[in-house]
Order: sequence, then C-alpha cells, then structure tokens
Amino acid sequence: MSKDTLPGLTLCNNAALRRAARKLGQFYDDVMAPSGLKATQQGLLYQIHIGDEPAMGAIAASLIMDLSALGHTLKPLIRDGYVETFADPADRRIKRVRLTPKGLVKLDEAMKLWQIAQQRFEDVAGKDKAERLRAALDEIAALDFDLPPAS
Amino acid sequence: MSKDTLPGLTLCNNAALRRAARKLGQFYDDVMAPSGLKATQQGLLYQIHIGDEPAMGAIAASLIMDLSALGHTLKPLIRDGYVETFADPADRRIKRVRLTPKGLVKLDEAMKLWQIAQQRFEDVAGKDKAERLRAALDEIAALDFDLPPAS
DNA sequence: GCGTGATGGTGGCATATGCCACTAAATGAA
DNA sequence: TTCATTTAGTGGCATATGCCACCATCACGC
Repeated sequence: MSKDTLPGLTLCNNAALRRAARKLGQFYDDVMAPSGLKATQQGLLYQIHIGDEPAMGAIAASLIMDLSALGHTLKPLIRDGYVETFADPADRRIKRVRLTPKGLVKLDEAMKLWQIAQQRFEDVAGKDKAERLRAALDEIAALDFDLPPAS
Repeated sequence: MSKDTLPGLTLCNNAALRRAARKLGQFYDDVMAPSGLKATQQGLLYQIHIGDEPAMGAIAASLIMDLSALGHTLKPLIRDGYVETFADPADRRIKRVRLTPKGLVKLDEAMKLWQIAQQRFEDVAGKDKAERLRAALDEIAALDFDLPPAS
C-alpha cells in the first residue's frame, strides 16, 4: 500500500474512541475546573456515592478499570479528604469506600457543573444523538472479545 | 433526589466514553502486546508515517492532543529509536518528526497485529455498527463547544 | 534594525491507567 | 487441622494526558 493511499486514523475504532475521549474530556474538565475536580474524579465520587459503601473491586468492575489503577486514582481523593476507606468486617481482604461529609458537599458542587457540561454537550450534539452514542458505548463496554474455547 | 433513584453513570456522555475507551484500549493493547507497542503508540507511529514529516503541532492537532502531551508520549518512541525529530530549516521553532527505518519496521509489525484486533472487533461488534460508531466519534471530535461570543 | 507580540516547543508537576510481583486473608480439599 | 489455591489490594514502574511557566524564534510595525 503506497503512502498516498493510506487511510487516516479515523479507520481505527480504538484511535477514534481515544480521540473523541480527549476532546470530550477536555470539555468536561474545563467546565468542572471551578470545582477543582477533574471529570474523572467527579465520576468516581459519583460512583462511590451511588454504591452502598462499595468494595474497591466492585467499583473497578463497574468502571471497567484495573483495580490498581482505581487505587492510584483514589489516592488524591483520600488525601484531599473527600473519600475514606475501611476494611469489611466480614472479610478483611475487602476494602470498602465511602464519601466523607466533605466529599459529599464537593460532589454536590461538582454535579452542578457536570449538569452544565452535560446540557451543553446535548445542546451541541443533539439529545437523540447523545443518547444513541451512550447506548453504543455501553454496548462496547459490554462486549466479550474472548475467543471461544478451542474445545 | 434520593440515592435509590440516582441514575447510573451511563448517563454521563464523558464517563461512558472513557469507560468504553478503557475496555477497547485493553483489548487492542492485549492484541498488540507481542509487538511491544501500546495501541496508542502504534496510532502515533501511524500518524507520523502518513504525514509528510509532520510538525509536532500538526500531529497534536490531528490527534486533538495537547502539544506537551504529545512531546511526552513521543519520548519513549525516540528513546527506543523508532522516531527522530529535526528542526525545520525554514522555521527553527518548528520541530518535525519522522520514523526511523527501525520505526518503519516496527510499525509494519504492529499494523499486522492491529488488523487482527480491528477485525476481531468488527466481527464481535458488527461491521456496520463499528462504522457508525466511528462516524459518531468523529463527529464528537469535530464539535465546537465554545459559547457564541456575547456580542 | 528594534522592540513587541504571536507561535512552537520544553520541562515540571499532577492525574489517569495498566501490568506485574507480592502480601494478607479466606476457602476448600486432604 | 494443614496446606494449596483463590481472591482482594498494594507498591513500584511505565505510559498517557493536561496545565502552566518559560524559552527561542519569527513576523510586523515603526
């Protein structure tokens, strides 16, 4: 294939996804900046909030995130006093996570900004299109790429 | 809004996008692992390859990536001898980037793996759906979220 | 030719994510 | 009970990304 006829990176599903994620991330982060939280942090606080003192593994699974990555991401939030952890009394391997009162206040503040970003996105992209997009993304998240066992 | 009725994070366009990006990134990275490149690196090498000794700023713009982020990402590729940079003779502020012969060989190797990942994704997700997804993602990447000037 | 401001990159710092090796704790089989 | 196995997290290391302050260059008006 000659260089002149090579397709753009738009052809790669993964590259297109990352590119869009950078774009959208920059926008959401911008809008959320006044809260001092990144959009990822707001999402994480929210995920913790809607869970019932979720275990780290459960959060990681929901977010399709590596467990250790979650641990790292949690650190600044713990350092800043938004989140605290405690061992599950029934199984001391399990570490559960919850918001502190300060974290709850911060989440409220961040959610107001999130709504602005979300609204603006839907205004610009179209509500229907946004909904279909989220559905498509959720489908991807649910896919199973494992090759069937060679049995 | 009571905690019980709070919507899942599926409602946030940005969160859904990142979640899907993690999922797909893990899959592509997995398949590309034998080459020693991450999918992001393969994408970057490819972008450099299809450009005509592109300037850093031009690459960053294509990928909707921060210029400094691009600089960071490029470092391991330069260190490993896949990429080299040189100042534009006509404007010494501009730094251009190109693949080394070694980088070209590595890109070839990585592209073969990429095709496997891409093919498998399209088999699992459906070719039409993948195409529509990429189109939607490109649209997002092209959106303009700026508020119109208050003039 | 001399500022002066715009342009293109770098470096430092911080978060986002992932993999791997390792530890602690629970589970289950012998 | 005892020991091998599995499960849940941690810490270290590496890449991915972004923001900001700063430096070098260029373009322009005078």
